[in-house]
Amino acid sequence: MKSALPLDAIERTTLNELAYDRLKRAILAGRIEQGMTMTLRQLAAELGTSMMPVREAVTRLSAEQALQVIPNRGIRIPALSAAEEDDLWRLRINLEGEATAQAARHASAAERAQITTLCTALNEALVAGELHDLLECNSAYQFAIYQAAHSPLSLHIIEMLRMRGVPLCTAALRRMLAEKPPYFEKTAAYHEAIAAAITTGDARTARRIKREDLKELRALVKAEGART
Amino acid sequence: MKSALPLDAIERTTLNELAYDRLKRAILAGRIEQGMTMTLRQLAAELGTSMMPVREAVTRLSAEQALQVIPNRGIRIPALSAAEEDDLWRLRINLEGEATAQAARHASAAERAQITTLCTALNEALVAGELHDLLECNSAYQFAIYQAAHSPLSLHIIEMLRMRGVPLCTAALRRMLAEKPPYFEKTAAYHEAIAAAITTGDARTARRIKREDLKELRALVKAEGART
DNA sequence: TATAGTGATCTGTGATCACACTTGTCAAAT
DNA sequence: ATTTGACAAGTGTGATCACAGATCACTATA
Repeated sequence: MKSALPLDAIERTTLNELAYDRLKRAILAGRIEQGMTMTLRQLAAELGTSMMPVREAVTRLSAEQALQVIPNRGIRIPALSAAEEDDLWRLRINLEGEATAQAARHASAAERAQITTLCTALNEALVAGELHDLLECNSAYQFAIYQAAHSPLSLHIIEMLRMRGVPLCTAALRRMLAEKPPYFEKTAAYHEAIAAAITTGDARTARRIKREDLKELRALVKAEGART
Repeated sequence: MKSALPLDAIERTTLNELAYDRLKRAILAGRIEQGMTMTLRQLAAELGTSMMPVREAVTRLSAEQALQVIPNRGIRIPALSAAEEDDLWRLRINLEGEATAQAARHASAAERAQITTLCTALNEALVAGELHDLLECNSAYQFAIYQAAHSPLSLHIIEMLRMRGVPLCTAALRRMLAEKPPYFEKTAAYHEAIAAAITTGDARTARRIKREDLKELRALVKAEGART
């Protein structure tokens, strides 16, 4: 090696990974509803590739239990029993609360700044009232926090849990977006309080409010589910 | 539907799933060492199938971060940085401790009985001193506990974490098996204490001892790693 | 002797094809 | 009118092939 030119390394990625990212983003943005059914060929056509990359992407997602493949019948979002839903909420409250606390402890100055920025963007999307925008801003905000926790493993697990959790909420969220219940102002306040706690490094309150927020969301989604 | 014959439904499974199970078991039994490198074709030949099922199995395992695929170079167990190791241990202590506590709360009588049975089997394997047997018994014992926690999500996540954790320990464990340090008698006592706490339904001590056990293992593995 | 270049070989990736199985439609038989 | 049967369309699964990129031994150059 004589002298290195100041060239950025060229990024190499596979179609399979691109397909995975697209699908993951679609799930996290609530664009795939519970009960929708799709096929490998259809997804491949939509992405403009052959079946292979989609196949591997779907395999990965079904390993993470975000999708379910039913032989000869199609692909869909797995339905959860009541017990599984409870299980999911409990784990989310535990892990997301913990990660929020760790973010308060370990976030860098730049990360703190970005979190508050994304927080205001989220709260603006909250009043705008477009579901997918809202969920996308929410993802960006939340994952900025979990990124700041500097625990890549937690990040991965939380991502996995949220992929199962988002489809559970979309139906309820959509109805709530129309009715604008008091929860919406409350959750906006929570977001700001969490962002503030993270900037000041107050791990305990950051965790407490995060858990509070999730528990309230759980209660609302459960109530909505019971209404049908 | 006129009358049902008393026939069990025939079980259908895919090669891809079988390959996945085989690989997972091999990893959890410590049969795949850190640094070993394998290829899709080689695994396919070993399993007697084409590359396809192995490919999907490896895709799933790499989604769970148990394996790492390096383009054009092969498949191996991912190496962890020191920070990632710490992260892994912290999460394991949190989640496995919690699951042990839940097992103490929710285990059925049959599950409690099986746990004590597997506990004695494990401790016998501990004195026998064959590494893979030991790890296999350990897996059986631990997963019986996490199964008894009745939290399928936790079970899945813990499985994932252990697949990353076992290869970290095997090298250290092998050397310790030769030297038989005092930890071995201690951990046997821990196993029995945990099984006892689960049978009596004492969740707090079950969790406490489980965490203790994991922390000690962590310390030993770290010390071994530093020795090289 | 040390270094750069060359080609054979092997890797994962992606495309394409064959196939067993499920599902839905519709006509024939009860 | 209801049920049964067969047929067609569509599904995921698995095998096979083509290919770009990486690795490594080896040769020709300085």
